Amino acid sequence: MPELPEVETIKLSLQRKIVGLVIKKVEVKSQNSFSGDPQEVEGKKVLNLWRRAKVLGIDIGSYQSSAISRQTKQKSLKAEDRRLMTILFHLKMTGQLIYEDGKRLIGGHPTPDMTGPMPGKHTRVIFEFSDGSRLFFNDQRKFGWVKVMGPRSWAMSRELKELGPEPLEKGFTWEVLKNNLLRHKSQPVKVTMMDQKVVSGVGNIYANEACFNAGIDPRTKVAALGDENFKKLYRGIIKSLQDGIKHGGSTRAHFVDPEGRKGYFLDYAHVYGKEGQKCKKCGTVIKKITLGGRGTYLCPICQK
DNA sequence: TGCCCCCTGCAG
DNA sequence: CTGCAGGGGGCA
Repeated sequence: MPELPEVETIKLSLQRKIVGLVIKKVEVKSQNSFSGDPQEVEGKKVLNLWRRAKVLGIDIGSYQSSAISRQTKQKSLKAEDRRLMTILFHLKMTGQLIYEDGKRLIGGHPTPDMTGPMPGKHTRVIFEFSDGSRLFFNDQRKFGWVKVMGPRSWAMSRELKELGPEPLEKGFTWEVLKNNLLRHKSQPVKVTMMDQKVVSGVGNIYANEACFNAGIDPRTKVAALGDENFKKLYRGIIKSLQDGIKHGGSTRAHFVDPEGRKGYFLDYAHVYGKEGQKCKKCGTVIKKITLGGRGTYLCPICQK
């Protein structure tokens, strides 16, 4: 599910809620969704949330209360407790992070099957905080995962080290985009744009929208693009992602933020999911094709 | 580079 | 029943 804007939306919402809380208990309901030792998480305080590409990270560290100190009399245990750890989340297609404050969910319940009473049918991992609030990792299709990693080892992890540039950060320029796209000259530009090594965080929805924004046919081979095209794509990618964040992400079926709220970007999208509808710019009927096995939408007039 | 696969559920 | 769905890893 989530692409960059959805994960960013989750991060922004969740960081207002859980920074400073202590994780009291971790309950793993689906072993395949979780790797690492739950014990290494329990008793640690949430320090910081961050996002890299479509991965969400929660940094956790030692909790220096007298209660904990009494339990960990041995120095080695204390040292262990002091270690910084990170919990990584990838939500893939149907993952959700739902935060329940006390007894009830904050916000609406737009998709009752996925954000009804928690834990639900698809709840895979539950984090319980010392104030009684809980964070639920739900994932209908079980493609997503939660991984507990040692101090800073995530930076070198397979999940993150080969990712391309963050499109909303300084190092991303049209030249960088051009160079990375050109590693796959014979591929359709939209397929290449979704390669996380080329640029990170762009998935199917925003790749479709970026191509529309750029006025470029998604089937165009990278080799056929000129500098003007790369500049348009560069701006098109950034605009689609920023618009996505502005509207709280995209809800096709499953996405809700940690407070149960849908994202409304698709109400403003130009092509994604608009097959058979008229292009808002020129009135031509939006077409749906398949590219690289993924549904692809375009306006045959606006995109050349 | 292109398939197949992971898994579940929903629409046609 | 078949095909399709915000992703991406592994294989030939």
